[in-house]
Amino acid sequence: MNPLTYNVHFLPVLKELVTTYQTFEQYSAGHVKSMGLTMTQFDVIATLGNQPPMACKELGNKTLVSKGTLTGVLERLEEKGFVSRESNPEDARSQLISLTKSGQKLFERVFPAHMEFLGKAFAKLSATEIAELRGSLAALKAIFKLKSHE
Amino acid sequence: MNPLTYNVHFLPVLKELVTTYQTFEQYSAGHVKSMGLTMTQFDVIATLGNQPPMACKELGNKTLVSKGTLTGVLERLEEKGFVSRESNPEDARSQLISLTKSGQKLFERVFPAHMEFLGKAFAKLSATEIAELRGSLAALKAIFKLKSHE
DNA sequence: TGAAATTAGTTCGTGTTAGTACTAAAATAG
DNA sequence: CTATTTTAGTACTAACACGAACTAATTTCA
Repeated sequence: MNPLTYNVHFLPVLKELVTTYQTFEQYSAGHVKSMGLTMTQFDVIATLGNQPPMACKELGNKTLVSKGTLTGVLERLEEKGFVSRESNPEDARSQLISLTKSGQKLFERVFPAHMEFLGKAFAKLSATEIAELRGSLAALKAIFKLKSHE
Repeated sequence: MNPLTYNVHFLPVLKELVTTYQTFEQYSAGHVKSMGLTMTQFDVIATLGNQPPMACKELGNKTLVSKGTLTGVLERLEEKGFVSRESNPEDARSQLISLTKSGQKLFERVFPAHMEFLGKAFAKLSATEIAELRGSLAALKAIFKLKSHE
């Protein structure tokens, strides 16, 4: 069958999804980088901020970063003195990660600044548009989660 | 000011954007990988397929892959015998990239298969939903492109 | 024409990502 | 209580990804 006979009406949406995501990433990462962090590092700092110490696994779940990646990210953040690890008295396999004083100061500096930065962009959208977007995206996500292709 | 006083009503949408994108990536990458390619490699093969030879720069623009990354990706695809580079007679700085016979066969095998795979997921959405999504995403992308934060 | 600025592609450094194999500790099943 | 299985995190590999510095070729322009 000729490839071009396929109905690819969905390709524009996919392209839009990808470019929208990338555009957001660039917008967000540019600001985060200007504060000396990568997006992943920011995610970790933001997740640890104002929270009790947590295990790697929990941190990984909340940030959507895999445990393998997390090892390296935490290594670099620890080197810079932003996070510390202590052994978990309740489970010798795991560690509890938390922000150091320096990490806490960093959090207080970059988190609200970044929220404000993002908020300025979203000021261009109405609450209705935001709600619609959320619903549309959830519907789109759902079609990739179902095993619809069997 | 306390960080928590910020209005972060937009965070759920952002999270939805990120998770939707990631879910799509996983869905798509899983299938592409089962055919022996990474997503980036598939992008390159798909872009070169049924097209006249093109320069690195054009390929980079169409695939949203930066030129630095492209060097390595093309290297690996050339090693595997899927693409070839010939010097551009019109501009000695650039090369013309094209699929080899083997690359063309690969394209014919994986491209329609992947379109069909994606199409099966999208069968769950109506044309109306798809159109709405496209519009919503475009609106979201726009707020990150405007220099709205100055 | 000839110097200066631009452009195409490579190289390099740092960091992220997925995946697999590995170690040690903990939970569980018999 | 011990053998099996599961779990937490690390080690390692391959492939991106981005940016900056670099080289060579081409334009631009004075």
